[in-house]
Amino acid sequence: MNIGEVAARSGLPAKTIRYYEEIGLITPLRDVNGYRAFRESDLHKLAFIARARALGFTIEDCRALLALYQDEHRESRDVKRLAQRHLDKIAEKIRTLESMRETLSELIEACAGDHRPDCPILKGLCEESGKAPGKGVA
Amino acid sequence: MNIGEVAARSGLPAKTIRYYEEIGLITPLRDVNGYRAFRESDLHKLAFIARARALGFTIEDCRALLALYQDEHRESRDVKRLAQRHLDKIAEKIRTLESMRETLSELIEACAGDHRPDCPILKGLCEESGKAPGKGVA
DNA sequence: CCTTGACCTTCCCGTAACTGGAAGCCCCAA
DNA sequence: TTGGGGCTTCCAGTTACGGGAAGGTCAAGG
Repeated sequence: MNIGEVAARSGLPAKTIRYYEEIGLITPLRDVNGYRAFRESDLHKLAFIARARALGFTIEDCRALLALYQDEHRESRDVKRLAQRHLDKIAEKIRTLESMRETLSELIEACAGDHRPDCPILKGLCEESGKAPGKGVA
Repeated sequence: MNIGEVAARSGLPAKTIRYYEEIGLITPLRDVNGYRAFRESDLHKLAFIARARALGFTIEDCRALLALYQDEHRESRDVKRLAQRHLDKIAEKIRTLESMRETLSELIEACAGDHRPDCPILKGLCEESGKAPGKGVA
């Protein structure tokens, strides 16, 4: 399988697949002409990674998950811990974003949004100090 | 005012303030010794930016907001539009994250999390294809 | 007067996870 | 043989900074 087919079948851009090889997530073989020669197992791994990424796991998480996945003697406890930590981070991001949404929608609601220069949003950015949503969502 | 004081009073790290100067958000004067000499107006701008950042606005949004803020003839409509677009993005990120949270917590719930290798989380990453939360939260 | 330590300066590298683009092979079909 | 698409590598850029090195400056203490 060449990279184009793998890209089509995994849903990942070829660029991304090359990147995953570069950082050692996969190790496709090579044809004599230098083209990457993907096995079914490579495709399978890529699909695994794609789904993990879609759940928001970082690349390093994916690497760990992949290692666990391939380890016959893994303990599901380790997988669960990793996933739980990730879930916690997601929950915190949601909280941060909801705090932003709250503040922002109040400001927007208060703004006439017409041709006049008077604007509660800008005023809010000037004076407000009550709400501190934290460090952003990264 | 030197950068240390401005950092203390604005809550922004000195590094960040230098960065904001580098990208042209502020333009502090310079003392003869080469130290940045901040005016009250610089501090004010930095505080403005800090609050906008805390609401999740990008640096470029901040630049635009600052320009609107300093424009006597702005129309609040323009501010509101910018804020509304940002709010929409936030709402979408929240949706994405909630979808991830949902899927992830189902998988976690189903996982025994003990010493055995059997793990629904890994299985989910292998097979699942029903839920596609989109492009991540970026 | 000299030293010490806290500031300040610039400069460069690293982050996460790619994406875009350039320059150049390779392969197949007309 | 020529054209077009696919493949290769390498380099640069993205966002918003943070870390750290090398070195100038300033005020206080001995």
